[in-house]
Amino acid sequence: MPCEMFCSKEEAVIEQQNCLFSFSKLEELSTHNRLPQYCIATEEHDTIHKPGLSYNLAFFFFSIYPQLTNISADPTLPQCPPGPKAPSSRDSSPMPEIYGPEENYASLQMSSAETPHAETISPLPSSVDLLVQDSPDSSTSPRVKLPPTSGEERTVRKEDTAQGKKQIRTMFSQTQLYVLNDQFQRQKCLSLQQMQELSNILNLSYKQVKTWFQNHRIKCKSWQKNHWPKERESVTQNTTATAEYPGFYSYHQGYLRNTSGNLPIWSNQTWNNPNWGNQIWDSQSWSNHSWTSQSWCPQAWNNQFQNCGEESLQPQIQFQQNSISNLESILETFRESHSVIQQSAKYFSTQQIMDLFPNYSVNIQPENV
DNA sequence: TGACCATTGTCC
DNA sequence: GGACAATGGTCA
Repeated sequence: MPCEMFCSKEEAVIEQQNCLFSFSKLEELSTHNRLPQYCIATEEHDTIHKPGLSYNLAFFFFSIYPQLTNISADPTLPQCPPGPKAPSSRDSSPMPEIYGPEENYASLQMSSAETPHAETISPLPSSVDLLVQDSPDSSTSPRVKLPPTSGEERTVRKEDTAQGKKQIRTMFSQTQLYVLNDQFQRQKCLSLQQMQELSNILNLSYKQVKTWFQNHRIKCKSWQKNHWPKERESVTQNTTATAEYPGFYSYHQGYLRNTSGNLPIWSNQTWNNPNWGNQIWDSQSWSNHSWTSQSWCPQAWNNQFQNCGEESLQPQIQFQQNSISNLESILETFRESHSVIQQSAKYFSTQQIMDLFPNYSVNIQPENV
């Protein structure tokens, strides 16, 4: 029997808003067997016993099991040390305590390298008490790693060069790349805290995440340099054409096409970028926001893409997700809106409907007309 | 300290 | 040889 409550649904909802990943992203991961295997939640229980569960994972379980009201810790379970308790005050720690014992995230995280990363824990300049991992080839405090899985991240260390200098090239797993690309698609520059969150979730070092984003920005920029002149020309000929860096969406088949009315519920974010003032970006904010390269990376990525079609890189319509109920209401609103349009299709022409509902460019099919 | 960028080194 | 993670220099 559980002995202590881990967190309530309300807490998970609140914390989830500050988490890096949305519920549906976690759901995606779960479909790839990335969630802890020893979770014993069932649809028959109103309490889930899951020590060490992160808040966003808690949110995930609350989401898939609507009848759940609590998540509790069961001390009798082996290899399940007490997980993080819900902090009494959120003020001092805006981000959730995502990380319980390492093994608790084993299934969500990627596998270990063949050669474990040798990483250091460095003090942070801020008050945030999170792991900051140093260069993979530094040599203290290696993180606990799990046995590698086929197809997962591999790090190969080779003896090379006359100076005896060793260099490691990490091969990120598909899942890691999936998450990295997904995050990059939404935000080109991450804050320190976001990179820390991401690195821990992906079982990568902070430096690796930072490097990946840096390299990817350059790669993206290079790609745009080579493709945008042509694309812009084509845009003038065809207003529906877009110049999308392939990496942005290559992992999102069927998820991102929101201009057509699909609802990317996973894209809801409350960014903690200090330069954005922790703004909650709802759909109105997005629509009102003047989208420049400054928006991508307020700190440094300036003047790189001015007048170069940044709008084509804008994340699709995003919605604020305040809570599960809010999400449901959004979905319901969408359904209602769609229903209204469908009903309208009985009486108006497609052009009239498009004029009436400019934000909905869905294929409007009159119902049984 | 982080971003950009050229470069190096590794893997496929 | 291409792709790309990692490195180091430079700048703000």
